[in-house]
Amino acid sequence: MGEEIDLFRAFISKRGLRNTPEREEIIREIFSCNDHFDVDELYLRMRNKGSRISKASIYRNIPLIMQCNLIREVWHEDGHMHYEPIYGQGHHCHLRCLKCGTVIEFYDEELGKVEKRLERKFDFEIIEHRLDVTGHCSECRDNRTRRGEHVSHDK
Amino acid sequence: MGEEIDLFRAFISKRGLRNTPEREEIIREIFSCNDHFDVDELYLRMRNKGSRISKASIYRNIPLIMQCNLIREVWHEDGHMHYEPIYGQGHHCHLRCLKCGTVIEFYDEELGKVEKRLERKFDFEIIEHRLDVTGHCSECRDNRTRRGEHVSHDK
DNA sequence: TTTACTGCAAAAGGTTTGCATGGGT
DNA sequence: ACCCATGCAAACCTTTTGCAGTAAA
Repeated sequence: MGEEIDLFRAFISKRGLRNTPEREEIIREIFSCNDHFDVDELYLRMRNKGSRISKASIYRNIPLIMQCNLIREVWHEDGHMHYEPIYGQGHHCHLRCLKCGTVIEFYDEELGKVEKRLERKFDFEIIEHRLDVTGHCSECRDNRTRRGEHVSHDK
Repeated sequence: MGEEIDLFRAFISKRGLRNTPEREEIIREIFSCNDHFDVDELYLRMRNKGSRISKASIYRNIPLIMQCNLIREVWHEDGHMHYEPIYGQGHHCHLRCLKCGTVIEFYDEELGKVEKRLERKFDFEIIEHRLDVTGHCSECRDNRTRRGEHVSHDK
């Protein structure tokens, strides 16, 4: 731990910016539980622990934390962006249940190969890939409550 | 063509809703060029052709068109959602250049296998997957203008 | 005739920004 | 001392909603 903070401090200094207690608090909170989050949730978590941080500061710092490769956007849902810590985690993707919201993280070896194939085929330098798989988890398939009613014109 | 309109009309009727000229206009415009779009762009395209559609109607209809499986959300960028027509198109994913915005569509056979593997492994019923790959296209790699400066703590 | 749909304008909700103050370097 | 970062509040922008009139069924 603490490692993320060191990286971020170095990143900030290299850019000629300033290391502040607020920046450290934010990083610390994000990596304290290491789970997906959104701005409002992070803000409340911090305030509940006595921090005097403002949402503006969180919004202003998120782009920096992303550029430092410590977090990334994962999906946009319910009208706002969701993020996840990525430092230290192996790369992974998500399986999300549309009924109950459960998130299953996975990594499939094949994806690396697909990526290499794409780089060659299109002469493209890949920075990141985001695979978001949605559907119904085993539990929700059983108590079929039907909510979305998808129509399919399959072929 | 026109086929999308028939499907949508049937879908609307089956739900006990009403087929209106506005709904037909929207579908027609979306499939007239068959490309990615966002609400504002679609609105302007329609108005420029003399339509008297309102943005509210577009916003109210998009969820229905998605449920009818004619379009889907592709990514959230610049503060708003982007969509693409999917009826008639084979399933595909995107390679997006972060510098110039170029979008390359592709499909890799392997992804179907990954999906099947996930369904088995997690007993999950997959409805859709969205693979969004970002990086630099060949052209932008050459005239290296450096804009994003990504830091990597690779291992 | 019933009631869903439309356009308009206002509201809502997430994110950004201007400003005065405070604090790294 | 310089000037970047912060908190606050206002502004901004996309999306949603209330309403009164219109038109499918």
